[in-house]
Amino acid sequence: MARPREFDIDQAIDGAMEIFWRQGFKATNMPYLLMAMGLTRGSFYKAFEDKESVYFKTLEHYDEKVVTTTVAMLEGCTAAKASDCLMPLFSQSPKSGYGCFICNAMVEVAPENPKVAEKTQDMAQRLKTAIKTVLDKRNVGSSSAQRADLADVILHLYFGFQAMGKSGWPHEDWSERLKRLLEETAPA
Amino acid sequence: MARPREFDIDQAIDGAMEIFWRQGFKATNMPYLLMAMGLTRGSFYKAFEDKESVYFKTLEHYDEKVVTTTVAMLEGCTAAKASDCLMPLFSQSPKSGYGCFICNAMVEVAPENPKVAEKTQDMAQRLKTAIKTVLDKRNVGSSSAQRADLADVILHLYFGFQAMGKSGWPHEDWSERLKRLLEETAPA
DNA sequence: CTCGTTAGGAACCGCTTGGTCCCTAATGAA
DNA sequence: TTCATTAGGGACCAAGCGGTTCCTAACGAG
Repeated sequence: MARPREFDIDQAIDGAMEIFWRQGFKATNMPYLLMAMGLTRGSFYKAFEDKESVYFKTLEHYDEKVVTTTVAMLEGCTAAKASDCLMPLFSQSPKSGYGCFICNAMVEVAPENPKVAEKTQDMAQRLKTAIKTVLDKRNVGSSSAQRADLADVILHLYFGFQAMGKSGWPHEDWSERLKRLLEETAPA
Repeated sequence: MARPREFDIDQAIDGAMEIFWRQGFKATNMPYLLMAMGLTRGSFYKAFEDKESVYFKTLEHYDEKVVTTTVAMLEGCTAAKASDCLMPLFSQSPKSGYGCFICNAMVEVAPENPKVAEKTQDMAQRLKTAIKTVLDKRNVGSSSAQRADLADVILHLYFGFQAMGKSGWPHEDWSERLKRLLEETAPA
């Protein structure tokens, strides 16, 4: 046929995700993006449509790589206490300082890009569902409706935690807070 | 002396705040900014240093105009239930869709601008203090430490609420959630 | 009225932006 | 070996960026 591609698409997207995640969409210009992806303009525009479409692909990549993993981690958690399963959401990740890509995308890009808005909401929804599963399995609270409500509250806390973290707001220890929220310890 | 200024500085900053708040820093270019402020390039650079310094001034303006008002509203609230005082934080404001300027700034600008990071944290801190005052006055929970913790949780919920709102995440009714959080109704 | 001073505003600046073009290199099928 | 096809990569592009310059207009002090 013809000359084969010299780079791995998935690996390039991974590099793009890294820099979009860290810097946001507008702050990442083509030179930076190309460097992060490890390719030159020619290869980029041969393989992809444009900067915006790659941004969306990085969201999908984040979904497959991070969200799916997190959901699996939550749903597969065997700890007795729900708070122990949910704590990882409130500790600094290895990518700490980046914040959460979903949160960044929601604030920076979603308002002017319906596809991104939909995608971020979809990912958030899946996280919420996973959180609810954690609560359901352990029979937290008194009803499914209450657990759904609680899952939504925890989801909002998570995004608040991520948003505030980007300004350097000091990370408290959230384990006690979660326990209290889930009524796993008697409120003193 | 000399020719007097034809526009009102504070009013111009107010227009700038409006557009920075709605669109963010990078997405707002000079033509848009000038239109929002109601002046031309010449007047702009006579009166202000540059785009970035005006952005910071809009943060200060937001502080004086919105944060201060909100803090006063919280601290002056006479309702018996804390949740009734805090509910306004979780309803759509007239500027709904803009999100919260502090949250936007934390996510978009703070990571690469220490002055902005500090300013946003300061405003968040003042909101937190006001929330704690609301809780203290009504003796929510069992200790000052617990109320401080709860105030921080509510603050995080608020930012999560604002961040997610920017993607169009549907606004639930938060009054019941707040009541539950503050243990104003017996957990069923 | 005169004149020094400052605001207003348009033209202009160098630079960066995202994206295209086009030539060359590398490949596999015939 | 030949050749059609596609990747790689640098040069190039128009448009937009934030910011400056400079001329004119409008004022107030004298």
